[in-house]
Amino acid sequence: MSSTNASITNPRLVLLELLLRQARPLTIDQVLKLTRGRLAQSTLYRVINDLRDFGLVSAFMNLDKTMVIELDDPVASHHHHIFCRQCGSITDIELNSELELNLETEVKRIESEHHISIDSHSLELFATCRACIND
Amino acid sequence: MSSTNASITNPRLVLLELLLRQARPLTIDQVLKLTRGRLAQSTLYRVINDLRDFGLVSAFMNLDKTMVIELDDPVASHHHHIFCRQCGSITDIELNSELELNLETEVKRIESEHHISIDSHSLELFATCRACIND
DNA sequence: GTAATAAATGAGAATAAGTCTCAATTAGTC
DNA sequence: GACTAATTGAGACTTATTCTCATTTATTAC
Repeated sequence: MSSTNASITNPRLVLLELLLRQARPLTIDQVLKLTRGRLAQSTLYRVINDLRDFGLVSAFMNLDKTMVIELDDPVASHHHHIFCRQCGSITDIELNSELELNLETEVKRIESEHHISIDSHSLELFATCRACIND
Repeated sequence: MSSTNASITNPRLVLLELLLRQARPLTIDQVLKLTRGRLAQSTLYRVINDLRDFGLVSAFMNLDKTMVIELDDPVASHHHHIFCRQCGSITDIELNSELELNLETEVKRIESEHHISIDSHSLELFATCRACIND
């Protein structure tokens, strides 16, 4: 996975195609259900790690501490997530670009104030989503 | 724990005193070590949940997906966390107040745009901390 | 202070997400 | 097609957190 050459294999294609088709963050359970037995669970976790190393997929935690993955599209802009506390749905959001810039400037200030090297940031919003409000 | 009355018990006092004394986020392991057997592990988790329900403690995830807790001081201002990817240390930070205000305004905009009800937000910075840079 | 009773504790069993192992399969190269 | 390295799949394993339940403690009423 590092110095040697990576192969284009079925499990990797299956996962990439699914993520491309769904175009939204998916949980492990969702991936397993949507691929209906075509991926062994251990393979899924391994393939996720491989694709993360390749920079094709990114992963983060759900509210229940389980893994959520999505395509790491280098063209799409930096974004964040809203988590619904009730139904667990996850929504992608973008901050307005001015705020995102100000955030990055502030991160740089914090970097020099604390003499650390910050390589990424993530804003998480916790909410009750539209569907759950109407219940 | 909800409609009935809560008691002031030793484990609850032990944990609150520790958090007050340390004044920094602590992992489960750190709490267990620092309290040296005075809290059963199962009691610790239960007491954490109780104190969260009481609004005295807040909890979040470490990089290794384990629980981190800290005092939820209603007087102290809203803050965020820096996680060191190498050593796992966690540092509290505050955004400059203008940015924090702008962030809250943007959150309100997102709220109305998506017709959802956002109840909290959290910014996480991932970094290499001062100590780890010098290694 | 003591009795009654509701709440909380402690020890260990149970759960489950994610990781690891290793023999079998597959992709890429010659 | 044969060779070699990479990958897969099945299931065992790990471990943070939750659960259970008998025992203990805190609180309230007297």
